[in-house]
Amino acid sequence: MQTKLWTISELASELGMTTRAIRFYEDKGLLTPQRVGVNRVYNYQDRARLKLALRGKRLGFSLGEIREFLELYQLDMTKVPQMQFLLTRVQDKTNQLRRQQEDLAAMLQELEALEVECQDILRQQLKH
Amino acid sequence: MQTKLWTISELASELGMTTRAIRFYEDKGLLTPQRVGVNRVYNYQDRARLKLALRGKRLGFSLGEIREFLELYQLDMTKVPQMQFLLTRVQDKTNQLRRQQEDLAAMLQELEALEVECQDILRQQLKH
DNA sequence: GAATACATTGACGTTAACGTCAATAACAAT
DNA sequence: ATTGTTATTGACGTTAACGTCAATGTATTC
Repeated sequence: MQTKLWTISELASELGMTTRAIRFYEDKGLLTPQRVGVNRVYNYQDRARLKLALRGKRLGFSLGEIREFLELYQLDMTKVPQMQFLLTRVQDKTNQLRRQQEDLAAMLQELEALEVECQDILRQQLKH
Repeated sequence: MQTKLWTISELASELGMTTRAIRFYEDKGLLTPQRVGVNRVYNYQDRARLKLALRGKRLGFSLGEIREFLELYQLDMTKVPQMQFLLTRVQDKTNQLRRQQEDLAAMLQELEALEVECQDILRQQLKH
């Protein structure tokens, strides 16, 4: 079975980033695409990893954190000690994310209150 | 009535940051504390703004974005055109935050699935 | 009044995350 | 054969967000 492949500029334009950034991410260990000759070639999994990386960026994580995150998904799931380690790391991450969720919720609540306030004032003014 | 005041190093240690960072934020327009002689003095509102700024940082916003955010809270609520502008800006921000919330939820879901997977495997292994 | 503690401004250094060339190679189309 | 497109590596530049001195000032304590 032939799986779909992408060139670097295809991926870049699809995901709204530059080729430079993709190569940089590879430099930082987030990606390891195959090569055809000297050219990079990305498969479906590479693309998925890139998407995950971008999501991490949108959430404010550094490339180092994103790398750690991605590594969680490619450990050997058979060796017990590695599993123990992975489990605590995953739990750490989820805790961090839950704290972030609280921050987000608080910020949203305040903004929504401000929005209502704005609308009230505008309605008052427009009555005259 | 006397309101409580803080020195820069008090604020820094309370909020877990350096004095350098606080001065830097002032440089970027996030804060404008009063002075007693040459020394900076922070009131309750300054402190609240700093806390908001730190929350913004935890959510991955740049100091520029945080500044814009803080400015939403100190506009003149009486002038209609300013209100119109503020309202759309607030709505933009809340939309952005809602998208971020989706990203966060997705990430959390995947991690929680991974967590369950880990626990299953560990339980299997420990049965023997 | 000398030392200690905490403040100031100013300048330079640093790290992350790319942007921006430049030189070179492979390949396709004219 | 040359022009154009897309790729490569390498080097240097840039911005944000501080860190790290250094030189100086003021207030308190011994």
